[in-house]
Amino acid sequence: MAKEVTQRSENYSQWYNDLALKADLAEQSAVRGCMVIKPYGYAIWEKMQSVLDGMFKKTGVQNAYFPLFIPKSFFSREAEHVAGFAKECAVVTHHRLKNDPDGKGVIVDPEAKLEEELIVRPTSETIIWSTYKNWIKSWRDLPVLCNQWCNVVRWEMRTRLFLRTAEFLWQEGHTAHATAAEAEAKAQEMVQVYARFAREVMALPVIVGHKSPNERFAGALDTLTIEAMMQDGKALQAGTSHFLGQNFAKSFDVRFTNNEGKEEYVWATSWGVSTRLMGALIMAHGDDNGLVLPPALAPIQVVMVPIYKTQEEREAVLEKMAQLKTGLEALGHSVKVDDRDTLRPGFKFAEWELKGVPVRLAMGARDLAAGTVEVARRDTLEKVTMPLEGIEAHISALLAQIQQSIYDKALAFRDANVEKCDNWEEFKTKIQTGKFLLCHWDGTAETEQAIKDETKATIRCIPVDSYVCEEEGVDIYSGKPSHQRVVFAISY
RNA sequence: CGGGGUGUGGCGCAGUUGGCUAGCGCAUCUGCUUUGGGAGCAGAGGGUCGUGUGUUCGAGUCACAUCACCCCGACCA
Repeated sequence: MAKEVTQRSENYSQWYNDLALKADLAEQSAVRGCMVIKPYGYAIWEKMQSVLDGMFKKTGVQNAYFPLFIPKSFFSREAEHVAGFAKECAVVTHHRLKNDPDGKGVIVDPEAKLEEELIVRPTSETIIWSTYKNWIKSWRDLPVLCNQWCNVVRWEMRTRLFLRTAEFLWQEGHTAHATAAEAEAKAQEMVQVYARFAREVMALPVIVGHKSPNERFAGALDTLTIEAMMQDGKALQAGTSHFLGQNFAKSFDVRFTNNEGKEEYVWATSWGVSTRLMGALIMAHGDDNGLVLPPALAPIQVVMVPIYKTQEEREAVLEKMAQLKTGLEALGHSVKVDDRDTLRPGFKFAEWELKGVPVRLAMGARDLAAGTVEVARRDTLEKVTMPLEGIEAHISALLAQIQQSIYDKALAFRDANVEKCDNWEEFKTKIQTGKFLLCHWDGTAETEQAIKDETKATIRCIPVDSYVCEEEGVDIYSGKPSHQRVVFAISY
């Protein structure tokens, strides 16, 4: 079942890619590095969006929308931030096409050159902060808590479905606060929102922690992250929340008058998750039969497959299923009756498994006579024939159980692959086998870089909730004193 | 941009040292039988071999050029 997914190999990449395609989530588009998210994949993303959006709103955040295009000059203001982004951007230079004078087709009209180039947003800090400048005058205007759901473009050299595409969908929250403490608290709060979403909705165990200065977001004073382990043991950064200090406020001159009449720069945070979460979902839970969706995110939670030989049987089974569907929907579940007449049951079983539907019900003449139904769960592939009596409540409970069970399985897998390591030679070997290693680190960028150069492993985070390990020791590489262990892993 | 690889029906591939009408699997279409784990049989349709030039009696096969895509690096949610 869990295939050779424990080994990091080209096979795993292949498995991942095939699954994303076969489960009908997405496909490569005609444009290099871009992706088409197909209806089934998008339905899962929509579900993620709606749950996250609800969680954001409970923290007082509101949605807004800022432009796709950002004048080039805006990027000149925040040097450090720009150093981290400016390189791989799409740039708009013209605003008109015209017919090719000597041929068919169209060309860019050279007359229509823009005076100032526009950058397709790789992230929206610059345009948002130049807008916030106008919104914020007084301490009474604070905090400003906005989020936007949008697409961004980063002209990546190498791309992978969902994990890294040239254009991707995400949400980015940007907040402005009167004090450093308040902004820091917001950054903490939002990373915890992400952690809760990952654990409770995606059934994805994550480690919450700080990024090392090297791995921080360009322009941030502190970056908080949730790090997840995929089934090949590699780490995936699933979400980040940044405390930006006053860097952006100073660059974009966003000042306010405090309640003592003094002018100050505001304090900022930003935080985001992207369609990369879709990749996490596939790689954390999928198996050889396909996708395994946690019920909380499944567009279809229960699928029913009728089995019949004659038209009379078909109608009888479908009628029973329609009743069952109504009952389940009354309990708030999404249900599909697969009444396609041209496909055989075995084909449908395989197809819905591939798509990760948590619960499958099969019913045929035999069941009709006996008053039973076959209940199959996707996560364990178990099948049980049960009486129809009270089946709705049972399925409700089963869905909750599956949600928990998927999380527990992923958690057990991760815990089995996190180890303390104090020996450099051992580190070099073990890190390649797909482990998270808890190691002492002397806190210097030099050591971190040296380890990365030798092994490709990076500090995923300095944990703050699980795996916190504050103890004295010596750095695994440099031998210098260290006060805590950090998480090392090879990452996506 | 550096290193490696691949381009042959919709998809995945085979095609030997150049040789005759370019094959196979999946998918598609038709018919019959099937239907509790991706159906079976019979039949049918569909490709000029990425592109260009050259070598040759003859090129999918050889040479040169070119384009596209993929993988490994640099970049990254």
